[in-house]
Amino acid sequence: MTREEKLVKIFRALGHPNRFKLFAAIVRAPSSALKDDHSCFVTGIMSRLKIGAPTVSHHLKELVNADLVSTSRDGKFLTCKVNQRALELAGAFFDIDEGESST
Amino acid sequence: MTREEKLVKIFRALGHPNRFKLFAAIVRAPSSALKDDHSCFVTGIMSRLKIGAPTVSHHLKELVNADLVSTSRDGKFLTCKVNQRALELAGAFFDIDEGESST
DNA sequence: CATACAATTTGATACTTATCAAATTGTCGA
DNA sequence: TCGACAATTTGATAAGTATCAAATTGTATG
Repeated sequence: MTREEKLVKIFRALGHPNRFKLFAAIVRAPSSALKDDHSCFVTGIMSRLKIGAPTVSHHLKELVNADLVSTSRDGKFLTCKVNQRALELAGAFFDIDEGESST
Repeated sequence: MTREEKLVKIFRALGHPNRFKLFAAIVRAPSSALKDDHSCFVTGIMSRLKIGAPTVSHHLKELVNADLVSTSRDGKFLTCKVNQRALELAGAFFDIDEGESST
């Protein structure tokens, strides 16, 4: 998969309000907190975003597919981790030389 | 419009292959070159991306709507300029502290 | 003014996808 | 093993959107 394809996938994944919120929640939450909250995980997100479990599951899969997060089972629950590499890839895309297209 | 809404719009705009390519073309091309190319503009992009003028127009509007680029007429043609502010906003989103969600 | 050409708008169509309800799978503890 | 609960899959539907052809608008130039 080309760099371009990866970027498009990442952006498409983040280009939906609920998926963005889901991702933001994963970024913010220290994985430990997720458990203490007993908002761990699809269930917890569900109530906050007001969408059903299947939808959360689906969105989560998109985030994983875009390689933005990775998941692992922890008993009955899921643990999500942000993929730093994807952040770097996406971040780098926006580091564009100022002079390149202005004036 | 909240920061979050702006970001979602930006990402959605870039989350489509043709729109991504369109944006990339605008970023790359010094506005002058666009003219020398006589690939200036919707027409020129059209042939490169192999999509019709109405579609380019539509995608361009999305980029403008996401505040990623701004356009201005130059005679019969359009000139597109990347909006640096949007790049900064989006770039900042990916600057996330490493320790925040790992281990 | 009339012609040519660039861009946009409109209207229609096909494709994609967000969402949910219902059924299923996986995991733990009694 | 059974009951409870978390997550996923499936199937259906509704909402959104990418695309084009045809018609329209805007601009320069003969």
